[in-house]
Amino acid sequence: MIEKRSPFSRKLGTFIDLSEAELNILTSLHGRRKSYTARAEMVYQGQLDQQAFVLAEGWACSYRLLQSGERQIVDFQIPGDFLGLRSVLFHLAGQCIEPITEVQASLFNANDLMDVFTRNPRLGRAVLWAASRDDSMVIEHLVGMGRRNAVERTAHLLLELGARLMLVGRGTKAGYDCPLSQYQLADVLGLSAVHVNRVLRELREEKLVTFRSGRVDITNYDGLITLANFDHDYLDHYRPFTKQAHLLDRYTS
Amino acid sequence: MIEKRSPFSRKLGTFIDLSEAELNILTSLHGRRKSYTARAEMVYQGQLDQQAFVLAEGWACSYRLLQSGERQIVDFQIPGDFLGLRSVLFHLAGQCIEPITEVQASLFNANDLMDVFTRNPRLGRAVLWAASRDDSMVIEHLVGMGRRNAVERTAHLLLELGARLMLVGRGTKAGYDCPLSQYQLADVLGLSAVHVNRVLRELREEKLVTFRSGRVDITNYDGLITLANFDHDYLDHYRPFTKQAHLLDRYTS
DNA sequence: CGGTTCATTGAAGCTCATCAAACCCCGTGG
DNA sequence: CCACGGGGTTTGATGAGCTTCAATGAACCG
Repeated sequence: MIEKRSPFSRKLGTFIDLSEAELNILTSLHGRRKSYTARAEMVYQGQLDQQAFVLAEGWACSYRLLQSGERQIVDFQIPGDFLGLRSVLFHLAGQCIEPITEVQASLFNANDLMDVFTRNPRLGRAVLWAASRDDSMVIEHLVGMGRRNAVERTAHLLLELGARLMLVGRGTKAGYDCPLSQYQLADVLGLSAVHVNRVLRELREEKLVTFRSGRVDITNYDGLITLANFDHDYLDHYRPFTKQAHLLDRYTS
Repeated sequence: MIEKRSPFSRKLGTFIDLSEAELNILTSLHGRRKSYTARAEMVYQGQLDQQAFVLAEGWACSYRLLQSGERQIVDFQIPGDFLGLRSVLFHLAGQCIEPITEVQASLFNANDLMDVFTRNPRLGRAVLWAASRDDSMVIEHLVGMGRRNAVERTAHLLLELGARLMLVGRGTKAGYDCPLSQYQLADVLGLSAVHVNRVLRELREEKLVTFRSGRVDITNYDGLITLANFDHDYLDHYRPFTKQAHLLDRYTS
């Protein structure tokens, strides 16, 4: 029952209606908890057969390294998010994962997780579906990188993080706690840290959003949405097993 | 048996060793063939319950549109690639798909495809695994967009396309046929078409690669690899069900 | 042929990176 | 207590990389 309040089930619960039994299965998948201090490497690029986690507390990031030593952060992970899910499915880490704050994570048993797909297809699909939201975010980052300028891109990221945090009860339209440094923002946005700083100043002076000392304060939510051309759809998707059920008739009949 | 030579099974065959029975299952999934002329829209953004295809002949691209009307191409699809696989799994198209040339595609029955995951987990995982290579490519594009300059990025793309085409027998280290326009290159690289043109000229003048009239001729393969910092790993992965089997002992025991 | 699409090149200017320096906060140790 | 050092933030100056606008040519097609 306590699990019902965890960020993970809270997040899945917004996607599909989970039965008591299904919640129990999810809970049974959880192995022991692990803690990581900030900066300790959790998964390294190319590592085989590593663990999958669900983030219970703290922030992490996944990134790829270039030979040049530069890195590109692919995404941040917040409470309720999977870490290294793809790695368990495919036995290869395409990315490194590193905690940003101190992190608490529940270990997932790889075998059990694979079995879910066979024994409980509905739940398996739900998990896949959560993974697909992650994909959708990566694609949106790609779009932003290619077609949005620094200000739009930064605004978009701050809005996306806000929306994700709201899902798990860690933020509101007015703002949220955010442990990122400007260097980390630079690494995800594909900008230099210096330019990130100027962009943040601009957003502050335009009275849209203030990023400062571990806190994001959204001064003008609608203005920010407009500036970033933020479209919620890529995060929401439609919910295949609840409201949209009538659209699935042809598949289930 | 003819199927064994199709780009699709050829590609999957490099990933896992397919048994006769498994090949037959794959074949049975194929529905009727469809043809599309260049530029006809196959899947539009936000469309529900659309079809999944395997590309048999021709090139296509998947992209997202911005409100501004600009578009960002996420990836190109070549023979053997899935089109809209995720859409069937999750009942939502996150992207549009459009043929670049005239296209022949085999329709996949959505129900059957879903059932594969339950009835033949090994094959289901193989399909997922192919999907994960697509993810890996998207992430690599993201990295390139954030951290590589125009010349490196262009060289990298040309090498990636070459590697993918070689897999299905449509290219060699010396080059391949490529129906893309410079505008389409611009849309995937996040550049202006004008700049793409200058970059291609530079690559030609450096005697690395020539992109001209539907053909990519690679003059200096190794030089191109070095310039682009091209690392094959993100395409190859490791092959979980063949050579790397010993690494999976702990999962299968 | 005139129309359309793609390729090519030049010129001008904006966005962003790079280099450099200072500052602030905070913790550490003399 | 203050000096010191280190990570993160802030600001200015300069210039590279890319976009945009504009014009021309080349290939194709009804």
